[in-house]
Amino acid sequence: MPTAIASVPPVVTTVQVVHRGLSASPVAPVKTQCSSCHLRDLCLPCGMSGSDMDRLDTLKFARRKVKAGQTLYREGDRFQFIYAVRAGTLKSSLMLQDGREQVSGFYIAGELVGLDGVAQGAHASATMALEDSEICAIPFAHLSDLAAGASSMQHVITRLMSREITREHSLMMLLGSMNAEERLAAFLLNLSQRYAARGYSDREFHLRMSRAEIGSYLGMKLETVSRTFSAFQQLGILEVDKRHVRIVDMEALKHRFNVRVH
Amino acid sequence: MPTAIASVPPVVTTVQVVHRGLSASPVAPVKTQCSSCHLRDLCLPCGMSGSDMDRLDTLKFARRKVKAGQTLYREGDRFQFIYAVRAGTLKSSLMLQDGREQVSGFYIAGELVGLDGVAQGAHASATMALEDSEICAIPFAHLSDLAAGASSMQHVITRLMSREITREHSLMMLLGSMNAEERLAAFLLNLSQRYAARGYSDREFHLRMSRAEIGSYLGMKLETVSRTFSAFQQLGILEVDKRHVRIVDMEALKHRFNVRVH
DNA sequence: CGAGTAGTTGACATCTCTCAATGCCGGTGG
DNA sequence: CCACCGGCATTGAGAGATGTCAACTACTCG
Repeated sequence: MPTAIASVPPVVTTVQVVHRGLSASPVAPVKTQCSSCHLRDLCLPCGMSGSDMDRLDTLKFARRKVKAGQTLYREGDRFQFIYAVRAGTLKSSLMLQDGREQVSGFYIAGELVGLDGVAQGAHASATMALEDSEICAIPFAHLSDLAAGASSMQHVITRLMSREITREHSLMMLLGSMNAEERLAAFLLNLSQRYAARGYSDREFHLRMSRAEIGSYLGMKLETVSRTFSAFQQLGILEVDKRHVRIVDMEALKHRFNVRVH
Repeated sequence: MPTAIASVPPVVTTVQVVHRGLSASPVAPVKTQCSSCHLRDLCLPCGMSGSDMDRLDTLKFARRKVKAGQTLYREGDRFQFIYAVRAGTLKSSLMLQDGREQVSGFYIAGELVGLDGVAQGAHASATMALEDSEICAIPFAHLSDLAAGASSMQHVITRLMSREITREHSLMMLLGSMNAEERLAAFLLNLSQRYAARGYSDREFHLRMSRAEIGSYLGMKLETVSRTFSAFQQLGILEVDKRHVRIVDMEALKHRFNVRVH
């Protein structure tokens, strides 16, 4: 529940500060560098060479905990950081004048948020934690500077942005030409794959977002989301209990998504 | 009408080759460099410093004519170029297995197409000319190399990609939470602004795309597009004659777009 | 001149939305 | 400890918007 609505300004410190108490330890320094992060193959460093990785390790950035309901940034906030999710779940959304909200994405561990701010120097969307989460706030200017000296590293950044573009492509496809069942199937299959890539079950998971948020993301009302969940359960494709979902018949789910039933 | 369905492989030549017949001219060389292009303030060089512009002028790229219905690239084609529209109109689209098409964008003079290919090294969408057009095929690898030496120039590229992300954000908003009238109003206002930025009338223009293509882009059927045009005409907001559109009441159109009527 | 394409319009079907009632759960305070 | 409240989810009934199918016109191209 979003109790704390206030936007929390990023605390710009180095990782050393976060681990102040241990800095005098005689053994290896506390590892909060990208190269030793367990998410390195999914996150920012994905696809980087060893030398790029070394470069990246010189980058100082803050780790932050974000409580459920807290915002990372809002529409119009100055763009300074991109955020890597270490743990938890976040959502990004856009607002229309009249208050209608459109969720533009959900982000889990190893994914990057905030790239939309580059164009205008200000964020075009708002991002909020759906559960207690932890993020790395990476100063984009520093990252750019680093990349300026290594074209291969620059390429990684470019690819990250392009990936965001293709991600949105799929969502447009979904919003533009699918019915409710196809939308929900696409959503669940996408989540399933992302969990699988992180070593979690691809068949059973806990949704961190409400029916209303799923609906906003998929361009339908919460009641329609709920009904579609029920329909899938009726058909023996899913077992649903509130936010807990088990995919019983993966093939059938994929079939819903791929083929125009009607 | 898309008669020529065959994909035309990019002709990789330098601008000199294109103007072969004039290369011996004693006067100034034929200007096909970005710095002297009449679209420079809208297109790739937008926001570049003088020195970046000089750099950019060393880039060799081909100009190509594309006939109506010809494709520039298709889904899955190897990513080599980004394309700057010099004249005419293009559309990009995605395909679902069952043949459903989702138009993901329309592009006019000064706009860039093809950035979606960076992530995978292959294009995620297909792009086709809606009328006889002319484009610059810019080798992305060369452009990256150029930018590697100048961080300000790198920043321009990054910004272009981010702009594409925010563009798609708006489309998602549209597809996810607007009704037919709001969608068409948003579409026309967007076109109007883009024409205005190019020195054309913002009130009267000729649509280069069919009702079906507009519908696909906006996530509705062609009949609904047609009916919505008629409705706007009834209301005295537009005058429509096939593809010729005149905006009679700009304020009313903006009102449709901004406010939830219902 | 005939065929084909694009656009408009009507009648009807269908899907999703809207509104409303209900149940469930967790947190809070008497 | 339990009653109450608020938020979330489910479900039903009916309304409304958009999709579907079909007919007709206008225009273009051989």
